[in-house]
Parts: sequence; C-alpha cells; structure tokens
Amino acid sequence: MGATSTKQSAIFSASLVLFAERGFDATTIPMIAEGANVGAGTIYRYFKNKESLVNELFQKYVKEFLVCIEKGLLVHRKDFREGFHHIFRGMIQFTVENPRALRFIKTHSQGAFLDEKSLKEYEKLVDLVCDFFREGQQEGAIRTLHVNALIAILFGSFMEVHSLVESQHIILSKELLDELEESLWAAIKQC
Amino acid sequence: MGATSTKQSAIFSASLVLFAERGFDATTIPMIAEGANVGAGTIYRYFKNKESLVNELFQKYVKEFLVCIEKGLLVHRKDFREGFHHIFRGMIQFTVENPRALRFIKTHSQGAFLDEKSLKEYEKLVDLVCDFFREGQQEGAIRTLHVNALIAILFGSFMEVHSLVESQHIILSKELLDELEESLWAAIKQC
Amino acid sequence: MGATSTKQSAIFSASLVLFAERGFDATTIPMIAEGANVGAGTIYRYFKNKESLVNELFQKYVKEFLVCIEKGLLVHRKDFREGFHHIFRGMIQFTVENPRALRFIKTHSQGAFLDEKSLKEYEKLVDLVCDFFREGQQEGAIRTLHVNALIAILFGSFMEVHSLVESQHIILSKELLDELEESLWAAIKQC
Amino acid sequence: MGATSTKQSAIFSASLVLFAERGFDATTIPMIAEGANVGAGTIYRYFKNKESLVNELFQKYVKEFLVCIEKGLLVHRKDFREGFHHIFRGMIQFTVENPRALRFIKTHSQGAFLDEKSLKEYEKLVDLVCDFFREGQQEGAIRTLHVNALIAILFGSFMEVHSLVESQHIILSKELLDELEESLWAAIKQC
DNA sequence: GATGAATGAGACTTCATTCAT
DNA sequence: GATGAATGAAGTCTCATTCAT
Repeated sequence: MGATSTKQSAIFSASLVLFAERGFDATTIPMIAEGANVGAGTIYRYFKNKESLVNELFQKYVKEFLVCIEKGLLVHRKDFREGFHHIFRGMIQFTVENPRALRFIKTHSQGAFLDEKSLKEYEKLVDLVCDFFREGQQEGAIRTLHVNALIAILFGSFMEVHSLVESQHIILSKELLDELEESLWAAIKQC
Repeated sequence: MGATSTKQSAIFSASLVLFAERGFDATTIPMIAEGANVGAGTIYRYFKNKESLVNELFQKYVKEFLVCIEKGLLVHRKDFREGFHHIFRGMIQFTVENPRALRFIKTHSQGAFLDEKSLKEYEKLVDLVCDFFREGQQEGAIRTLHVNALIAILFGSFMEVHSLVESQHIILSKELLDELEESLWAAIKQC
Repeated sequence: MGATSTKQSAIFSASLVLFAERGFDATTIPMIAEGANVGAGTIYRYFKNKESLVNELFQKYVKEFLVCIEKGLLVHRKDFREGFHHIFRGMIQFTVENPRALRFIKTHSQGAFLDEKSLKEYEKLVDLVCDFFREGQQEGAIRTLHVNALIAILFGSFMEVHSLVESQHIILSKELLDELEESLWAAIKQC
Repeated sequence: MGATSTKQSAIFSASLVLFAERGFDATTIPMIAEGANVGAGTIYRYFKNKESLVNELFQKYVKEFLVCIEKGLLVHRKDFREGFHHIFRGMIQFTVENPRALRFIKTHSQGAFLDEKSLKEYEKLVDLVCDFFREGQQEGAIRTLHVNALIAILFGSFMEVHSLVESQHIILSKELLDELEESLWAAIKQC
C-alpha cells in the first residue's frame, strides 16, 4: 500500500484510458508514462514489457467483470429471468464502476498480443454465462440457439450499445436500460 | 482485364485479410506486399499511402454492404417482418460473398485513420437501417428503443456471431440462420 | 558543459562538415550519426527532423558571420576604406574560426528547405553590407553599381577564393590576404 | 538528325532546367521524363544512368563556355584590357545563349557525381583563363595575385551577379554590364 | 525504338527498451 | 527505486533502374 502500488495503479489507469481510446498499437510507452506521471523507464520496473502490461491489464478487468456477473448469479439460480436480470445488472455495474474497461476488453479481446493466461481468463467469463444459458435451455426457458451465439448476441449487443453511450450518441437513462434488458431477454428467452 | 486491375485487386485482397485479422496498425506494408505477391513499392503505384489504402478498402466494402441490404428492402416495405428478413438475408449474403469484409468493417469503423468520405459512407449504411426502424416504430411494429440502440443490437449481435462462425466456434447451418433471425427479430419487434 | 550540449554540438559539427562537402540532399542521417558518434535516433532528440537541423545550423552560422562583420563596422564608419577593411577582416576571422561554415552558408543559401527564419537571418547579413555600400555611394567613395551587384562581387569572390584555400589549391598567407583585399577594394571603390 | 537527336536534346533541355533550379539530388528521373515529354525508360536509351546524364550535360556546357571565351581571345592577345573585354563578353554571350547553363555549371562544379572527364573539361576552362592572366602578369598588366584567386574573383563575381539577374533582383542593362566589366577589370589589373 | 509498370534498395523517422546517473 | 537520454530495429515511403509489351 506504499508508493509502489500507487505508481503501478497510475500506470494501469493511464494505460486503460489510452488503450481504450487509441488501441494497443497506437499507444506508445511515452504516452503512458506521461499519463501516469512517471518516467518511461519506471514502467519497466512494474511490467516486463508493453505486451506484459496489456495482458495484466486485460486479465485484471476481465476478472473484475467476472466478479460483477458472478455475484448476482449465485443467489437466484432457479428463475432464469431473474438470473438474466442479475447478469445484465452486473454488466451495467461493471461499466459504471470501470468507465473505459469494457471498451478496452472488447477492442483487445482478439489481439494477437494476448497470452494464454489472458485468453483463459476471457474464456472463464464466457463459460460462466454459457453454463447459465445451457441450464436454461435444459429447463426450456431459453432459446435453443448455440450457446456461443446467445453469448454473442448478449455481449455483442451490450458492448455496441455501450459504445454509443460512451460516444454520447445515446443518453443513458433508467428507461433505456430497462428496455434494453427487455429486448435482450426477448432475444434469448424461449418464446 | 489487364495486369493493372489484377495487381490492384491482389493488393485489396491481401489487405482485407490482414486488416481483418490483425488490424490496421499491426499490418505492415511488407506484409501486404507479400500477401499480394507484389513488391512493396508497387502498392504506392495504386494507393497514395497506407491510410489511403485502408480508406478505399473501407469504402468499397461499405458500399457493397449497402447494396446487399438495399436490394431486398426496396421491394417489401409494408411488412416489417418481411423487411427485416430482407435486411438479415442481405447481411448474410454479404458475409458469404465477401468473407473477411464484415469483420474488417466492424474492427475499423472507429479508426482514427478514416477520412471524411469513409465516415460518410458508413453513415449512409447506418441511416438506411435507421430509417427502416423508425418507420417500423411509427407503425407500432418495432420496439421503441432508441434506433441507434436497435442497430447496435442487430449489428453487434450479427457481427459477434459472424466472428464465431469465422473462427469455427460455430458451424453455419440453415437452422442456425433461421433461429438467429428469429432471435434478433424478437429483440427488435414490438411485442 | 553536460552531456546534452556535447551530443548536440557533435551533431552540429558532423552536419556542418557533411553539408558543406556533399550538400543537404546528398547527406544522409546515418552519415551524420556516424560522424557525430551517436545513434541515428539520437539526432531526433535534438532536432525535429533533417530540415530542422539544417535550418538551425544555417541560422547559427549566419548569426556568427553577422557578428564578425558587425563588430568592426560599428567603430570606423566615416572612412569607407577603413570600413571595408573591417568587413573584409571580419570575413577572414569568421572563416578561420569556423572552418566549413562559409562554404556551408554559400551552398545552402538558396536551398528550398530553408524556412522563413533562416531567410530572414540571411537577409540581415546582406542588408548590413548593403547599407554600408549605399552610404559609401552617397559619399562618392564607392562605385555606383547596383548594391546587390557589389555584394555579389565581394561575397562571390571571397567565397570562391575561400574554396580554393580549403581545397588547398591556394596557400593562405598574409600577402594573399592583403592583395585580395586590395583587389576587391579596387573593384568596389569609386576610382 | 532524326527523331533520335530530337529526343536526346529534349532530355538535355529538361535536365538543364531542372538541375539548375533544383539541383542534381532533388531532380528525379520521372521529372526529367515529363519535362522532356518522353517515357522514363527512354532516358536510359540515351544515357547509361542519372550520373552519366549529368556528366554529359556538364561537359557539353563547359565545352560551349570554353568556345565562347576562346573565340574572342584568339584575336586580340597583345592588349590585355582588350583580351579581358573579350573574355567578359564571351561570358555574357554564353549566359544569353544558354539561359540556365551557367547556374547549372556553378552549382554542380563541386558535385561528388562528376567523373574524371567532367573535371578535366572544367579544368581546361580554368586553365585557358589562367594562361591569359599569367601572361598578363608577366607583362605587368595584371595584378600579381595567385592566378587561381584572380579566376575566383572573375568567375565568382560574375556568377553571383548572374544569379541576381536570373532571380530578377537586378535588371540586366547595357550600363550594368559596362560598369561590371569596369569593376572586375579594376580588381584584376595592375594599378 | 519507346514506354511505363514493377521493383527493391535505401532514405527518413518512430518508439520499445536499456542503463548510467 | 526512479529517471530519461540514448539506441537501433523496423516501419513508411521514394525513386533509380529494369524489362515485358
């Protein structure tokens, strides 16, 4: 909890903003150093190299995303509509608590620079929701589309809407969230 | 059909594959040259520079995408379910006819390298579907979500599923397409 | 007297020699880097780009040239023969103190890469001598040739002789200088 | 006297203009080709390469310059003032008949691309005037400066004034020429 | 003979990374 | 531990030269 973690988190913060806005390749180490108010060399005390930094950042936020979704799921398992509500609200909570993180995750989840650990962590996130959907399908509550497709619909839609909110093409409101949840549930539920 | 168009289209093809797979920044001119079986210098006979290349490629495919969607829409306008069917099938047709193009469009549509013409062309695409949705909302056939959100749901989902097909996480089949269409229509329609 | 000024002046020195000998276009950054014993990238820590380097170098030496000529002029203004003597000796002093600088200035003073500041600085140099000549003409001490032509004679001759000295076609001696001064004065003075 | 010599002289003309205005390095083969209204490849039918072209051009104009000066000299040898007059008028004639040639010769006479033949031809030019000056010195008509220095004064001044005329800083007139001749003779003659 | 499309060597420049301070 | 000056590999782009047409 000393000066060390302060510097590291400053580097994390600056990286998140820059990676989310400009992408991995277009972000330079000096940019991050300036954003974090540290020397360029200092970054290399905390991270082996630029790839290492992006991977640690990616894993950090994927984990936090996972926690946000997991939290609500554990409680209400029987009712799938309720379960979906918790997943959806967990996603919202994550984007609110970690402003640039979702865009960062989305735009970097296919990057060639991701190492095995990052990919595995990302898969965990997907698997969690997969399991939920699969169970719902067995109970006849959820559409019999390929579970990966269902996840694609859920995440793809959500992230795209999130982009619009961030770029201020859409204004976030309670109504929007409720309608969006309803729309996505309609896409997912067995009719 | 002389050597000219052959070289240029070889450069286009190689660029499309590389940009779609690795992104603009991570793709180098030598990579494109090798993929197109031309010398690096040749690329500069056909395109002013790397940015010019990505913009021309972007406009080309956005235009073709537009054509695919427009085609069906013009016929069946009254029935929105039918209209949606044509949009959806147009999207499918485009992805089948232009294997990497949709992923390229999606991953580059926010790039800082896009010039005004590219942005305008992309906007046309969005506007076309916007208009369709807006009309449907006035007729009470389509959900009253913000039209941009509806588009985000449609395109976001579709592209994400498309990614899964391309990465062979999902196998494309008539059933999948039918169910996906049904699911997305459920997300969009007024219930 | 830190490492900073050492590197920068090494780059300046190497540039001066190379630009003077080969010209701006035929001098490459790697050549300069090798001459200055620095990495090629280091040059870009001190100068924005190659043009910036040549402009800073040009301004530096034109300023020093100006100082050399100005110094003597300020004292003896009434006697034009004496004034000319000081201009001439100032030119000599400059070429002795800054071995390659005069040739560099001469061969680059018409370069398309010169920016406004460089041109203005060069003009100052010309104007100083112009004023001296104009005054001399009004007093009937100096030939009524166009002042620009007088300057052309003075500088053109001087630089050409300087070239011969540098290329060791002529050996520099007190006699040579005295005779040269006499010859140029004869060209300039009203007879 | 067919199409061949037409093309070659078109290439020569275009090269002269471009080399004189932009210099050897800043002039590209495509520029010359466009200026000469020939294909780029055609240039290589008439000249081995770019260096060969500049050397042939240089030799051609140095030779013509030599002829211009030689012509008048052969007649009046005893009177050095008269001899100088012919040299000077020969120089004028050359610049009038070959608009860009003198500037081309001057700005390229130190180029690293000049081959032995070019250097030898240039030396001939210098030697011709050298001999004249040396003879004049022996007769006590010409200043006892190093002959190379005398040539430097003559050519250096002349070329510099010529530059001013070309750049329209000075307007060419009979008076200017007469005064200039007088001034240069004053610089050269034994007083 | 004439052309200009094609090429690749080499120029300028950037930036991840190191290391002396 | 922190820094940022220094570096050189690698990227973009130009252009002299070749060669199939």
